[in-house]
Amino acid sequence: MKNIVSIMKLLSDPARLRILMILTKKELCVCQIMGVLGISQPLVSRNLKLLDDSGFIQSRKKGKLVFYSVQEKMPGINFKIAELLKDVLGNDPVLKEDLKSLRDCEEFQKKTGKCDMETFLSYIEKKRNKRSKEK
Amino acid sequence: MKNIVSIMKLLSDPARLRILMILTKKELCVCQIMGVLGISQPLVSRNLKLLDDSGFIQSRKKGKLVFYSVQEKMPGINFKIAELLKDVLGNDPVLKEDLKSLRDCEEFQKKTGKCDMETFLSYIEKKRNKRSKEK
DNA sequence: AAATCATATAAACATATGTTTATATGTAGA
DNA sequence: TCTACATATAAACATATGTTTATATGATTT
Repeated sequence: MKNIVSIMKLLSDPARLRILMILTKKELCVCQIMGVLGISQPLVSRNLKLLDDSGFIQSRKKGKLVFYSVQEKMPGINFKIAELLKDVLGNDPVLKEDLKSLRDCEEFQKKTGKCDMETFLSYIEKKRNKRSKEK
Repeated sequence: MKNIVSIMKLLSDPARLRILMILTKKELCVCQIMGVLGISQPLVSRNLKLLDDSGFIQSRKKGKLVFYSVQEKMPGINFKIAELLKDVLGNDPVLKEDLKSLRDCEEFQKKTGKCDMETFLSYIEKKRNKRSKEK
C-alpha cells in the first residue's frame, strides 16, 4: 500500500511524468531534459533523483555528462504503471511538443557540440515560434 | 496531461485508495466506510467527494443514508487505472484487513440495526483484538 | 414540531511538496 | 593546477494538501 501510494505521489507531477515519458523514447542527459522541458537544472536533477530512487530510471556517467534512461528491469508494479502511462498519454499534446523539442535539441547539439542551457533554450524558443507561425 | 496528473494526485492518498478498492467489492454507505477505515466522518465525506468529482464513484440516497459504489461507466482512463490498482493491490495486507473489518461491520449492523460510529468502532476494535489473540 | 441521526460543508491548523537561489562536487580541457 | 562546464545537493521560501473541529443540511422518528 505504502509503495503504491508513494509511486502515485511520484507520478502526480507533470515534470516527472514528462521526464519519465520522454525517457521511454530515448536515453538523455540532464542538460537535454532541461532543454526539452524548459525547467531549471536543479529541478531536473531533483526529479531525476526521485524517479531513480523509486526504480523507474537508471543513470550512467560519460565524462561530464550523466545519461538517464528507463530501468531495463523495472519492478513489476512500476512496469505496469509505466506501460499504462505510455498507453494513456500516447496522444498527449504536451508530450508531443516535448518530442518535437527533443528533435530540435539534438539538432542544436549536432550543430554546436554544446550543452549550454541558455543558448539552448533561446534556440528552441526560436524554433517554437517558427512552428507557431507555420500553423 | 493535467487530467492524468490530477488522477494520480487523487490516488496518492491511502484513505482514498482504500475507499476506492473497498467500493470495488461492494456498495457501501458513509458510516460503513468510516467504520471499516476507522477515520472520521468528515474525512470520509471529503474523500468520497473527491473520488466522485473525478468520475471514479457514484452515489445514491436511501433515506438518511448515502450509498457509494464504483461508477458503472467510468471514463476510459479511470477504468484502466482502477483495473491496474485492483491487480496490483490484490494481496495488499491493508486491504485484506479492510475486508475483514467490512464483514465485522455488516455483522454489527445486522445485530444492532445501527449506524453509530462510536459503538461501531469499539465493536470492531474488540473483534480485531480477538483476531490478534487467535494468531 | 422537536429531537435525533446520517451526511455534507467551512474554517483553521499542521504538514508536505514544489520551486528557486545559492553552493558544492566532480570531470575535462587549457 | 587552474578554469570552465555538467550535475548534485542544501537552504529558504511559497504553495498545496490532509486532517481536525465546528457547524450546517436534510431526512426520519417520536
